[in-house]
Amino acid sequence: MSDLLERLRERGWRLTAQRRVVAEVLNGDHVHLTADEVHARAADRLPEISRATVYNTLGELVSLGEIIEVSTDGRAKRYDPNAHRPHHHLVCSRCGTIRDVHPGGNPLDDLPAGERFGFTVSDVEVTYRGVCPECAAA
Amino acid sequence: MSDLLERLRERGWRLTAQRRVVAEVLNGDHVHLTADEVHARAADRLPEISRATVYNTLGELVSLGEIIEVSTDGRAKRYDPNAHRPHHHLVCSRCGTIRDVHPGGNPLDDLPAGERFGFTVSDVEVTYRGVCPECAAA
DNA sequence: TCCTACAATGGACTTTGTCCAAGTCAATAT
DNA sequence: ATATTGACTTGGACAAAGTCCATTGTAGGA
Ligand SMILES: [Mn+2]
Ligand SMILES: [Mn+2]
Ligand SMILES: [Zn+2]
Ligand SMILES: [Zn+2]
Repeated sequence: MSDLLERLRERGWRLTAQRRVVAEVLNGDHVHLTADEVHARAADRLPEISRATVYNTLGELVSLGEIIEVSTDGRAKRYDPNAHRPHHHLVCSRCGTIRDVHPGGNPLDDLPAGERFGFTVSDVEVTYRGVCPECAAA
Repeated sequence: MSDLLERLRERGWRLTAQRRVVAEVLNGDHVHLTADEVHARAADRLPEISRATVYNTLGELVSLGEIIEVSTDGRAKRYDPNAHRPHHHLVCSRCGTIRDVHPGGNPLDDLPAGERFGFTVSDVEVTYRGVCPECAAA
């Protein structure tokens, strides 16, 4: 959504050149970039931007609920700008490609009270794993 | 299950003192330890065991399908000896406590073909998040 | 234009994990 | 019981991902 910057301004977010380029890099709903990938793309537009600033900015956007942190591979976390429509992920075990998926049903309904151990369960994260068509062909 | 060592021997696994203590530490189905936690507990019994050996051994046990790697927090991976009964995890967002859960239904059934993008989907991992009773009380 | 609270910087530091050359040892054969 | 040997272990160097902080810069209001 290109009104991300708009929303941030409305929230009183101090708008700097660095924050602007990070937000621009994250524009588009179908990217799942690591912090270093965000930094690299941001540095194309603003070469002097630091890694620390990218980490800070990503952390703030997560706190604001504008992006979501996903860790599908136990390595670097990825940052997902598709925070508006709830969804899950389908990951290729070979190449790591990530796709957004919107399964039917609500997995929360599958967790009976007896299996909740007194937790107040608020969220569920589902990761489907498999092999993508490209990797299957190769 | 305490026949882990038994099964490993049957598979022709070369049994060393180091591998034995790692397997013993992982004994019991309800632990979800990080590699460093495994190392610390193993070192209680065998002080000279090295980090590299713990990592090697955990990696082998994962390959053998005797334990499962889980990364619920995007930080250190945890090693789960409950590889026999398929299950998912319920994680406290405050303290990180992890519980095994066995939800009803199969989430794979909730992912229609139109949402599979040509992937051959073989596995699904579900993480429920919430607040545990202890953290809620505090 | 000036001020100042907030933001950016870069480098040190931490955590988590991998890799390797050299030494050690479990299991087998004699 | 001993020798043999390929597999295992070790410690330390290295790497990737992320955090922290003192210093410097600046966005936005007065
Ligand atoms: Mn996504
Ligand atoms: Mn478990
Ligand atoms: Zn693939
Ligand atoms: Zn808790």
